[in-house]
Amino acid sequence: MTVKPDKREEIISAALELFAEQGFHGAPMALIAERAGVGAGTIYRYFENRDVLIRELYQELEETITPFILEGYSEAAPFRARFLHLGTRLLRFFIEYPLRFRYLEQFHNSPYGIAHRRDKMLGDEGRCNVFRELFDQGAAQQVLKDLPLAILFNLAFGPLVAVARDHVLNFITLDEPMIVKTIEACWDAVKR
Amino acid sequence: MTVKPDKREEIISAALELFAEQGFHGAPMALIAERAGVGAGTIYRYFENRDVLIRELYQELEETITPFILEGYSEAAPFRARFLHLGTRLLRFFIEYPLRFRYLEQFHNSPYGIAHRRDKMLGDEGRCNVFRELFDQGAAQQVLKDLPLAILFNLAFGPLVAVARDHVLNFITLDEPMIVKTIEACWDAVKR
DNA sequence: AGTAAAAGAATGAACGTTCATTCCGTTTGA
DNA sequence: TCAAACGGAATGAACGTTCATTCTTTTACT
Repeated sequence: MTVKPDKREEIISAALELFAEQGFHGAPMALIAERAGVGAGTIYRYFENRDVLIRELYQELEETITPFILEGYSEAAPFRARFLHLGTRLLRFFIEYPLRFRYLEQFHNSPYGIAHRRDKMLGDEGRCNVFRELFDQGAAQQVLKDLPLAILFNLAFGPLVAVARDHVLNFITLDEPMIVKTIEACWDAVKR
Repeated sequence: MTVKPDKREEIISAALELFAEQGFHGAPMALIAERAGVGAGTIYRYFENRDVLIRELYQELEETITPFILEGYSEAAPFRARFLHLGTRLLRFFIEYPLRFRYLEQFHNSPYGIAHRRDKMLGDEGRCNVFRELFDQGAAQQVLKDLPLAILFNLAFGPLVAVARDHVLNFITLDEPMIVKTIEACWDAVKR
């Protein structure tokens, strides 16, 4: 017998592909099952229902981001350098894992994402503590513009996500220098 | 007899509300009909099918934007002033017409929007000629960073849309000075 | 003007399809 | 041999669309 073909993993991965490529609409459970090489009923042994599958997939993806962007990160580096590091890493993550990026996008622009966002806001401490910490510190040191945190976030991440989307959809092609220049431009937007 | 209650208009407006508030998912034709005060079959006298309704609604909304942001616009003003004018007007449009904004968002983040975008790209001249012209000119005069047009667009509009979304979803509250500061920050991102 | 006929608009019940979920017979592994 | 895991047909709910029928407006005729 070959290595156990972990069914849960197969399902997650099939769901990621299909949701990312076709949207939530274009990915009925039967198709996910087929792509995962699994009976339709089997999915329900691992996920209570469709919604749970969608949300658990989101959780798993979100958790892969932080370790990725933190690679090579130094708390000791100057503020600007840290900003640029996290920004470029994040953009590279999106580009390197286009399916995950597309999925995260789908999720965020859906009732799931909005509910999720609202919950996160209420539980005052947002996730992505890395960014949160960085921005808090930047505000304290007055290296960032005097704007609400939420707006600073959007100034930094809005373009980043937009650019990643255009790249992933093949509307533009980002190379390494362009990534850096883009993040530097984001820095110009937030720096005082 | 009261004024004729133009059915097409009723349908368009009910569809806008429902799609904006509930997403494409949460707005079955029967509900749109009910909200419009119209029989289910009547919708099909005005729109060939659901897809056509969704696309025609988009067209109508898109066409209301340009006149709005052009109000008070002077071709003669300095470049930076023109950028700030268009940016703040656009952000104000989103805030003033939250349903339209939500709908446009839904549309863009759906297969409709992506197809639409691709078409626009192929027909090389993008819409929003106002912005296109401005940015072309800015690139020529070297007041903008040396980056592809598409990236400059995203640097300017990415945060704008993100901030509008957060406002419309009540995650933040934008007042007039904050709008201006936000657009000025976008300017810092694109200016050379 | 008044009325009958024709045209056009509107309706909503019914249809066919799609899809998430369930159910039950079969397989697998201990 | 038994229980857990699995598969996929069956089920029922939801939905877009159709169409026979009803209601409203316009036209034609005396």
